[in-house]
Amino acid sequence: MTSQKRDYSRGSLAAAAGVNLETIRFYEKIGLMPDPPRAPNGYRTYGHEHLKRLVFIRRGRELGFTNAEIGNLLEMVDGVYACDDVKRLALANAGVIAEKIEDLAKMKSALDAIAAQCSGGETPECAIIDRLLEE
Amino acid sequence: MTSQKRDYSRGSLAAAAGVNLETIRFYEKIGLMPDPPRAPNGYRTYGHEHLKRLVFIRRGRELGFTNAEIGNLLEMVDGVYACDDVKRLALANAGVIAEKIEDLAKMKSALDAIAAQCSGGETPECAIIDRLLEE
DNA sequence: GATAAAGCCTGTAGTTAATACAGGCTCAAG
DNA sequence: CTTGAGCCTGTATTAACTACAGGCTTTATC
Repeated sequence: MTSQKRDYSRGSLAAAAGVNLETIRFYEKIGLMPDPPRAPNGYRTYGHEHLKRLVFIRRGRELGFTNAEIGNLLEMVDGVYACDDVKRLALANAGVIAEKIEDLAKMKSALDAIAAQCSGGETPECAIIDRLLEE
Repeated sequence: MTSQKRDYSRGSLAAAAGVNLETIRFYEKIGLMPDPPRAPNGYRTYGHEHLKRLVFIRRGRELGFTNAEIGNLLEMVDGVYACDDVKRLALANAGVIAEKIEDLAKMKSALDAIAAQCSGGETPECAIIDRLLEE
């Protein structure tokens, strides 16, 4: 067990969660993070539960969920959720990612192919330009 | 040789190039497409050279170039260009795409792994949620 | 010829997911 | 007491479009 700080300012929460300072305010605006309690001076104060939530959001983003999807996941977390629904969302996401990978792979092989045809000198003939201008 | 229409309205140019109607006006605003000649009624009129340019842009986008990069390519097309410069840009792009593919592949395998652990029933235990909430 | 629908014109706002900045307040250190 | 860090707010910017409002013009149909 490591000791856990219970209170965070906006800056320290951002650092602890590994997100940008302003991102927290942005998540607050779009409803992913709650309006936190304020210190007498108006400063936001956060606790460990906020850190968990923010790390959840960050990890979700890293897994390719959109903010809207993370909103859905958080609703499930906040309420009762069926594992089923979560799994469906995750698999749908994996499918979308697979498609993106395929598209990118096509893009890359097209690029590699035309770059390979390109002599690369100082000449004004270029296979890449030609290819893009093709009728 | 197919016969070629020499004149296009904005809408027909968009259709011919396979882009959205409004995209043309957007490209005009950011300087990728020129301010076209206008008919007496104020309507934009385009010729075959505009179609070529717009298709060039669309293909560049499909290959993952940003609009700024396409702007560079078009400057080269418009002026004199060294094949070298074009090739460098293309290969840099292929590298970026390769990185994106790697990132997505990692995302996908992480997602697949946690989804596989997920029982998927009506139970309120869910490996995906657990994983995202992990300390 | 009348009228309606389609297509064009303009400027502006909305989208996603943040990031950055200006102008001002507060707090801790030296 | 002053200086700097950190926080506050609201607004603007990014990329790459897309969509809409309000108003012409042109084309098609009756």
